[in-house]
Amino acid sequence: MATPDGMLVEVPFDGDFSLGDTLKSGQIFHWEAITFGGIDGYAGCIGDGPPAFVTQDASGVVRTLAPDAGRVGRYFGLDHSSASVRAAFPANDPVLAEAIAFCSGIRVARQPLWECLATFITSSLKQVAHIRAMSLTLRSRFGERHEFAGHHFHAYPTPEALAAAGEAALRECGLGYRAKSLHLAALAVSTGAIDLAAVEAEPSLARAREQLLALHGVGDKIANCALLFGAGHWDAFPIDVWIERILRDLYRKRVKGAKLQAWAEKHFGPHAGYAQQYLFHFARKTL
DNA sequence: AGTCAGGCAACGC
DNA sequence: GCGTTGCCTGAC
Repeated sequence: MATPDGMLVEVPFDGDFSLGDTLKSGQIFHWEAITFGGIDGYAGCIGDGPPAFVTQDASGVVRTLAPDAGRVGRYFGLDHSSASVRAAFPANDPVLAEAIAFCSGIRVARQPLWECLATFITSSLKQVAHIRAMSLTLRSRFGERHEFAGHHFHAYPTPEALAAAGEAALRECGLGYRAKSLHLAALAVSTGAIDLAAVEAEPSLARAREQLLALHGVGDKIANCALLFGAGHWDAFPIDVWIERILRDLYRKRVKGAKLQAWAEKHFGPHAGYAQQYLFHFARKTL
């Protein structure tokens, strides 16, 4: 199946963007590297929609198949400029400046909240490769199936599908003790015990986080990840072991827990979560 | 074989 | 409050 270049349309953006770094930055786990019509790129489902194919050439130009330019741009956060993101960062922060220089092309993507929350519930005490494996297994067993370029792709399973599957079937996807949390979350969403649309519409970070914390298996870290990557809360600052290392070793912070969280949110400001993404990638590659 | 990994909840003090 | 412990699994 040949892919004439004419089928590809450009996805415009302002500032820096690295598709590869963004897909490897620990926020999206299910995209696959494929070759389509002789062009190397990545493909994956965007929310409940069909898979999209995205490619970035050596000069940085991003292309996708018509008519996907709009939804691809929104998904990868290409509809805001990287300069506007950084304008809200602290002025005198050499560590952050170095992290940005190291991986300036990372964007915070916009995933659907349920998919994002569920994926991070399964992420507890797991490495990226494991999180990816669990996501792909859950998708292939319980998610809607699509075909593209001779490959199969699966949307993330709906809360209803995971609630109906039962905890034991989720455990068989390699989730271990996380199966209980994921199943309870699927039940809570599908029965309306928690309203994710309301969480998404809640402008207050603290109030949105409070709603997510009511779920079993969701603590500060996972709640902040879900809000940052799945609800546009750029003020959410997830602290995992890598960020804790950076704050301790490079920022010389000696406090932990809620105190550290409060310091970080104040220091990094309204786009703290975006700063966290640069720092996280920087820490993982260099510490 | 043992350790460890991008947490959380339940418990003890 | 604050520190400990158990929890499933796969990779080294």
